[in-house]
Amino acid sequence: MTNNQDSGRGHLALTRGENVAVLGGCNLFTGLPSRELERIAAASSTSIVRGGTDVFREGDPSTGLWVLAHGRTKLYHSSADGRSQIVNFAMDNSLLELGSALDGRAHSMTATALENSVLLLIPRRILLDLNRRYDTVVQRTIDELCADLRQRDIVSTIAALKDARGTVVCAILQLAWQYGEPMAGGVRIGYQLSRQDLADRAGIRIETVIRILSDLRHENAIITKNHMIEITDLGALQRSVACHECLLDCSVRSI
Amino acid sequence: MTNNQDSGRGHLALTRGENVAVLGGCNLFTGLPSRELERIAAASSTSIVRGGTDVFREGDPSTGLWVLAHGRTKLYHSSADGRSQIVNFAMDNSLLELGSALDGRAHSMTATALENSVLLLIPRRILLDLNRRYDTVVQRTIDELCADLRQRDIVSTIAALKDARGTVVCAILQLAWQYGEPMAGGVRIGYQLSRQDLADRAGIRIETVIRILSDLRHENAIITKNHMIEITDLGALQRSVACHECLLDCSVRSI
DNA sequence: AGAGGCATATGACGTGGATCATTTCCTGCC
DNA sequence: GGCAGGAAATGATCCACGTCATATGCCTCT
Repeated sequence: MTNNQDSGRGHLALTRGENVAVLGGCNLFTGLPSRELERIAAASSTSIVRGGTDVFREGDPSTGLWVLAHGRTKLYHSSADGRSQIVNFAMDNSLLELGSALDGRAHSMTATALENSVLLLIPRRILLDLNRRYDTVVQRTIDELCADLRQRDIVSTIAALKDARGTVVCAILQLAWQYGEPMAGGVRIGYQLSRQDLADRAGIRIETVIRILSDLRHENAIITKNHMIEITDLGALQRSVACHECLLDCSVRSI
Repeated sequence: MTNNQDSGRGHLALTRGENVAVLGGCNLFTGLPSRELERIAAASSTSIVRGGTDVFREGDPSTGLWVLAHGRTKLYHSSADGRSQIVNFAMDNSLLELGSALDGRAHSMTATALENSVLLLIPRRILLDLNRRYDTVVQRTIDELCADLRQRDIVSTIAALKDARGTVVCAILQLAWQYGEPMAGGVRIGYQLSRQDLADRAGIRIETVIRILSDLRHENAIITKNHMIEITDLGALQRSVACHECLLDCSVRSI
């Protein structure tokens, strides 16, 4: 865990009103009457999770939908040999594994807070009930699941790449797509990541990641500063990846 | 493509009545009034795809939901370096990439027929309309998407494994889970696959797959016959994989 | 029966990246 | 400021798997 500082707020707990605001900030629930948001908030429980500890673990039964109110969380598969494969990084207002909240089966991945975080747990019963009563929720649920599928496609594409450099570049491009902020002369990935987290995402060793990042730095393709990556030559990165245009399209589109 | 024989039917085209039967056989539409099934069938188009040709390609815009009526199809990502990563194998009554049919964006993978196949294409408009009008369809859509997500988790787990042997064993176990028929002294995977298809699934070279299968055969863990695999020592396979119990649970559960 | 084509099988070799070891850098803390 | 602990960086070694080459088996077509 790179950095365990709080998310800049003086306190971690949330008031009921803040809970409602968080729920309203989730795509899933936008447009619901505030009365309904209050009901959801009332039925949900708030958890404060210190950086480095798990929200839930792969294999745990899923009891509801975890919403990351404030903080940062990584979601990953872990294999018996101790390695982990990061599937996604979550930020404020993200849903953690909507799929398993809906089907009620075991979590298929582990969620670990990267820094002190506040989370809501909406009981499965409530989630299903909302899906029954609001067409908009159903629609957004489906949208969200489709988006998750797209995301998984990228992850498995990254995992399937055989050359380490391509994998790292791909992972960087995907992060840029997800968190990139355009800026003078490039794209900044405003998400602090340790080399280890990047290695776990790319599925390779930390030493290899470091070597590749050094190379990319020397080629003036990226700048690394304060655990963040800034892309200075997007075109060069895109050209050096051997994955299908789809993925690159994604990366380009939002930047 | 291993084998291009027909699916045992004298002809490939389908009558309207057969179309309705196919639709009724899909989880998505079970329970719909037959009048409705007829409407869907009327609005859908039937395609006959010869083994080895593509149904759709990664990057193509998705115009609707492809339903595999009869035949076998593989779904895979292809990378610019010519390798492909098989995401799923489809059989009769399977939906091909429901996610992209719903979100209407580009197909995120290619579907290629492994043998002569018959497919229905349900226009996106019809699919969305059904989701609007039938709660059961919505529910089954969500179920299906959740199942797809679980499937992708397994795929990316397989892709992320670093040792070739584990990857192959994992792929075999997953196939056993999906297509396995229990039989005296083991499990038979009733799905003919070339070594190349298995290699593409596992993300490794065909020679490596062959060597590993030979090893497994010598260890009396499997029997290979007629392009099919029969597991004779399930326990041994499960013990030799370094991925999380979840996956193994899946494999065990249905066998 | 023979030829051609393709999948499977096996051997030999080279290499990319894992692994291990060591050093440098950074940050917080007394 | 100086120390301690962890992350980052870099070098040296090794081996699993990719790669290429070749052989064998099987099926189809003539």
